[in-house]
Amino acid sequence: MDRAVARERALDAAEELFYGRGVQSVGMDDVRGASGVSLKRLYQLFPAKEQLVEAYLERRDARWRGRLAEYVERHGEPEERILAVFDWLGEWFGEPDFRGCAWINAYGELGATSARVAAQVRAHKRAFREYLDSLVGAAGLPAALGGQLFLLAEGAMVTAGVTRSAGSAAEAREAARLLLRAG
Amino acid sequence: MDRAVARERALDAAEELFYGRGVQSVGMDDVRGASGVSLKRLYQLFPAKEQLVEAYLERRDARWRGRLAEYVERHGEPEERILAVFDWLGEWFGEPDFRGCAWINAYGELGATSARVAAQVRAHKRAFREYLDSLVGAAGLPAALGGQLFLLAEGAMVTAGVTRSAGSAAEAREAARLLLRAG
DNA sequence: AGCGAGGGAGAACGAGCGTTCTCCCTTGGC
DNA sequence: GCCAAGGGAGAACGCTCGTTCTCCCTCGCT
Repeated sequence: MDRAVARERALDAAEELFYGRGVQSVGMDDVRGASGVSLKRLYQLFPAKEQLVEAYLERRDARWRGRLAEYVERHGEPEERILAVFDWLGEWFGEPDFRGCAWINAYGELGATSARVAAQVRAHKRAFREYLDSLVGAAGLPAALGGQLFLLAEGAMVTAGVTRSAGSAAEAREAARLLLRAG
Repeated sequence: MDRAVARERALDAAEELFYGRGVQSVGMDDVRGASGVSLKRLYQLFPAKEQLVEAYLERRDARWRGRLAEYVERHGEPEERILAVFDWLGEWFGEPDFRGCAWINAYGELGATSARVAAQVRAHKRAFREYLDSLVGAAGLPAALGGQLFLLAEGAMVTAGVTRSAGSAAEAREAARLLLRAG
């Protein structure tokens, strides 16, 4: 098995396990079992578990933001694009393996002990925030709206994760719609 | 040392350690060292670590909601009371040992492995949500507003925790003010 | 065919930690 | 003063798990 293939398989398994059960309750041996990549190979690719965690968050960040942007691109009107963010959140929340925001969960688990993970969470949230800012700017709306939409989206993610329901996306969308008009 | 005193000291130490460093990175021996309550006594009071965690979250829940309600009570106008929630969040975020929402953090850390902790997080969030609903109802505002304010507050807590800044409370307050007028 | 590099399976090592146990001291009741 | 009960200090136990090591097999090259 090629090095690149082994890396992808390891990350696939790590993502499913870390996201589904939390980082700390998943052992490297679990990743080996789920990926078919031997421990020796795993440690060649990722010299320590923390680096596997970082790679997991990094790859997921790229995919998550990519999927969001792709969904938003399908809408033309600037204000529609903003509301599409919340529609996409609703679709995400409804996926069967949805277990909340991977970065918020990772922050709760490792934020106090791993400075690198904490930094990655901050980077992901900052990128999402800046993306919202860019949508707000493109719509010619006041800059303060970006932060407000961000808070609604974060609140919806947390709530959907804890309550295991998707309804918070629609609530957030409605609040966003009102703020678009009020601003 | 009296049983009740030992229990309070143990919970004081557990709260400071669990909240500050996360549950999993704090050992029972750390709690013993910080509280001065011997391991034997700790295990008499809390037969397992999970029960200490539950007691920590339970006591903190009562105090947190008590402090919030007390702050809100100081305001007379129904709409002022709603906005006071966000002012109080801002004060909380600014406290030197603030490290995000204890329940969101605990959920990220233990939600996938401890059903009892997960249930306690849901109960705490439900109680907060119902408190907001009651403020909205008392102000004669549409019921849908309660959920929107809840999402803003949750988003502010998460954001303040991750970015280690208190600004999100003011952003959420402003969004709430607009929603009060728009609704 | 022979050989050496790379890799797989899984044992082994070592640390951390939840939990229990041992030993000893204190103290309150007779 | 004596004894049983309770408690403190900390060692001990057992398990998990991150990380490394051993042993053996395979395979490409000469």
